[in-house]
Amino acid sequence: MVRRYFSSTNSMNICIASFCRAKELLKAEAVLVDGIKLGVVPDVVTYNTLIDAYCRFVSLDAGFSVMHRMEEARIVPNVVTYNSLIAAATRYRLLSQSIDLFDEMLCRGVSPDIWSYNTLIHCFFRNGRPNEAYNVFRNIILGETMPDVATYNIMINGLCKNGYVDNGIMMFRNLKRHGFVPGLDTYNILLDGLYKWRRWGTAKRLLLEMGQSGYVPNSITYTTVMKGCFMCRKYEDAFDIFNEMKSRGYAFDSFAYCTVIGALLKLSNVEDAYKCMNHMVKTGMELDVVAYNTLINLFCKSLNFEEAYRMLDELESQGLECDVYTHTILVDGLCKAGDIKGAERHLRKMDMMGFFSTLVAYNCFLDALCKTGWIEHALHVFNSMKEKDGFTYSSMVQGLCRVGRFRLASKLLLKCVSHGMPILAADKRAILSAYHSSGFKSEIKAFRSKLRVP
DNA sequence: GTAGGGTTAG
Repeated sequence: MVRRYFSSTNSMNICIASFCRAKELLKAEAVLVDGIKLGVVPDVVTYNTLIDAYCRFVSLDAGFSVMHRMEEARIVPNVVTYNSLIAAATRYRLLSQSIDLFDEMLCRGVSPDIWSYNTLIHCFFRNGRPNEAYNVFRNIILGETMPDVATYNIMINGLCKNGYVDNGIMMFRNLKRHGFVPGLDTYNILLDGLYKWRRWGTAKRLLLEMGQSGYVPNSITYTTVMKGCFMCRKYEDAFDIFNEMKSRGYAFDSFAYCTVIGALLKLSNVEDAYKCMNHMVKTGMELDVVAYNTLINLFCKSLNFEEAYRMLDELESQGLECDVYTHTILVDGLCKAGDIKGAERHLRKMDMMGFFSTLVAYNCFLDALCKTGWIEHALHVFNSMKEKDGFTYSSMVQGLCRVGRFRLASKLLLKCVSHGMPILAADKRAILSAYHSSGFKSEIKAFRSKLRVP
């Protein structure tokens, strides 16, 4: 039992906040109970602290129930209360909840502040709605609330993540005109955006500029650049950064380990990935869901399902919850191990869980069906998929070509192009060589010309 | 109390 003696609400709030930061919610609640017994009255800050912690570590609903308790105690929610809830809804990708909360805040006469607007902008970007995000930004610029550095960071990040990387660069260049100097965090955000869109040259120039401005890279910069190098297949550079980070005394954290293990697995270098994992485990660092996912992927890739499932148990016994990555890794693992039925059972389970998207898991499954030659089953799955991307079409096209159904394959490929999705040169080649070997010369010509004019 | 680095598929 936690027992503390408070002279004021303020000291009780400080104590609750420190337990909340340590994810010790039960202890935080015990402090509140003790405080009330001693006659210390909780205020809006007390409840806001708890709401934020419950949203972060338990669920949005848990946050709502604290808000309910707060109102029962006749304490009126303020802008911070709503900002925490809107941010949580955004983290859980619940767009309509975020918007409803924003409206509710306005209806109750709580004026949004710049934090509210920033959160709303982030919410729209995160849900793939850049136009609405931009509208909120424009209204800030035209209105009375002043944007702050976070507004620009969120804008640059959102623009880059939604494919408007040039607008992101432009906004970065315009920062000074708005009276802001880009900080290290702004550089990190833009760097990440540039690497995601393979803008290697611009990223390199930006890094140089960052150094000239006197900024010393932090561990976020290092991890970002390392990931960028892996993406651009500059493996030597990536491992140089890995070593530089160590030699300069940067603590290697979970982010860095996951980046390196993930990259090694993509290179099929399971042996070094294991070495890396052993280092990571030796440091005794606390593993989160992403770290567990990375290790589960490592075990799946080496077909050690016993260990993979043991990790899964460990994850849950730590009070963590599997996410869409965990399940997708398992589905892909089962597919690659030839257990198609097992993968399908797992997919059905995923469908029941209500994830934001199961596209990647379905793509893995579809690809396995095609490679196994179960083309009818694959077509059935393909047609039933509501969401498709370039990966989906590619697997299907290759699968159809393999069994000689190149007319349907070329139809699908053209559809893919007309939807603006990227296609692989290998898919084109598969169709052309299939036409070639069957002697359909005129069809080759028609296919080529259609590809040129989408 | 907002944002920024790590994990999945062809």
